[in-house]
Amino acid sequence: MSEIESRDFIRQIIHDDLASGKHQQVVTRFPPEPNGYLHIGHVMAICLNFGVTAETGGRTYLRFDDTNPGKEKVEYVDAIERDVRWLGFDWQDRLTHASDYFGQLHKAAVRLIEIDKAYVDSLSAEDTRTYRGTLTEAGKNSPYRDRSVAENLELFERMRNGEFADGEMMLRAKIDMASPNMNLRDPALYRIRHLSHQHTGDSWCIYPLYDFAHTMSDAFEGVTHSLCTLEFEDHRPLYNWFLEQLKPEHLPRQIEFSRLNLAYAITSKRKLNALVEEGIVDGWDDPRMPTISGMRRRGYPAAALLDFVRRAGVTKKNKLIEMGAFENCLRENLGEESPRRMAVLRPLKVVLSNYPDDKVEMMEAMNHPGRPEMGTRSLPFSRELWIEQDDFMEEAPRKFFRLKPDGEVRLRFGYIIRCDEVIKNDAGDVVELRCSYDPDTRSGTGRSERKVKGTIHWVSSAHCIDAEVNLYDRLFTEVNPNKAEDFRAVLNATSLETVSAKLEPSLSELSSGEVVQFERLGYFCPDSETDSANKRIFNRVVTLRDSWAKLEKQAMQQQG
RNA sequence: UGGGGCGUAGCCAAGUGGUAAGGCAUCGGGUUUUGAUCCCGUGUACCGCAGGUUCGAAUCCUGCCGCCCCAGCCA
Repeated sequence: MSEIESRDFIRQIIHDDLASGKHQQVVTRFPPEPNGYLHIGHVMAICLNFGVTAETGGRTYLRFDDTNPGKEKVEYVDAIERDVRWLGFDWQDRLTHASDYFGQLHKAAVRLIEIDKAYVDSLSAEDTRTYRGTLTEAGKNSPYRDRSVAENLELFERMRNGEFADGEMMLRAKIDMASPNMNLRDPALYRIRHLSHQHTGDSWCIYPLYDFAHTMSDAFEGVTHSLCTLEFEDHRPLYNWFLEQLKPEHLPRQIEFSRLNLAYAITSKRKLNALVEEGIVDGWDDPRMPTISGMRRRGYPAAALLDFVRRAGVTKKNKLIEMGAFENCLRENLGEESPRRMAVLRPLKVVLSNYPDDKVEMMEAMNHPGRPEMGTRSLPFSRELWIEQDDFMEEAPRKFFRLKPDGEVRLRFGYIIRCDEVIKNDAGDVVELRCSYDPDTRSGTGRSERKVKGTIHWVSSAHCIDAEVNLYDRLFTEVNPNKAEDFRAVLNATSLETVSAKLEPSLSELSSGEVVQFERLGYFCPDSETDSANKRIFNRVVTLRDSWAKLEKQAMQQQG
């Protein structure tokens, strides 16, 4: 199978490099900046980097790209490690930081000065910008560009010693201010930041910038294939320039692939951070967030995420993947793995007028219709029950085969009941149904061949437990909120609805981290943050596919 | 109007000169005590457009169009 399966273009390159003997072993790295939490887009990068080495017997580094102390925090470092591990990847002893190489990076920078390929500039930030030119006009050389090597060496040393204020000096590569590629117009290599760093403390007051630090870190670690996203494509000439000038022992190759965008979701750390900071969501791990920690709390299985990115593929085309594709992976995984349970989200009282007041029967229920080895459990059945409000309609359309006045329906794992009377309150709302049950139709007895079209779920009001259930929906109303002028304007006002539900008794024992299917409703799990023994709080992971809802929607649209 | 990318069905995606895989979605149908699952079946994709090379092109060449990225001492 895997021999027939086609490789994506990156795996093809790697395969060729191994086959040709260019490399004996593949080395990759996943290099997040610890300035936020990882999201669904990162899952793809993680799977790719760790995946190609797992497949070929190579090694992968988890390297924190921590070159900007102003934005990075240990909180993020910890979250990133937790998330990568949760996805199932193991970096073993290869946990590194760009900051581990600050010493070597400094030496490399000195080397660049020595070969006259870098200089200390004294231009202000503003002047640097004007000197850079525009997309269509060449930039011009800084007046400090021709300082002597000796002077540059001395100035750089003084930068390092903290003799200058932030922004007063910077080290720049000496390339070409007229290059059509902006990245080659004497990019900054080192800037002054009198800031303590989350990993190196106060050892440094000068910090290298991304292009320089990243390229050389790749080289230092012997990375063979440096996989990154498309926006770094025109950084590649600079990446290669560093390698040509400094001639490290190992020469990594940068290859770019496109980001994975999910419909109705945002994948920008800046915007995700704004959602958190502005209190629009509960935190980075809010179950509505497309962050790995949010998805974990929501109840998404790691295996489903992995499956999703695998199906999405690795290419260079910008993609915006439909929610449905993602939900399909979730349902496929959960449908197979999750035990079934009974729960009523919006309870409607049902009284079985011909059922003895004090009688309680135990009904045997399968834990998984497709997997008998998962066993059964007993559900208490009694005179007063809760059913779903949606499962009753006073004026039902033809194809509605749930409960309606004088209609019959099967109670899952129970009896067939008939609706005899509808009781309403003063406002006219249906508050109770008086029904009668058919004793010959008890589930599993086969005493009656009678069949009814519909089957609905229920719980016994005397035995069920109360719970709060969070029903989540997409956070945004636009397919691509990344494009919106202001993402705050396209927030879905009803992305969270909390209901008071009734659960079958066995659910009092469900432990955190377990996902079950509430029959006919969807997949649910205890919320890892707020659920407690005293008060059960569940999250809805994803609904079941619902062809009835689809029919209703179509009918609505036809009516206008 | 500088540079770098990308363009195969609604969304992903194979295909690397020999006459368009697959997945998701859609739409039919079957099974079903979850309107779930499962099982069958279902797509004229003018392979962005226009020329050209070739016996033959999604694949090669030329021109055009559309979309994305780049002017942080962010990554």
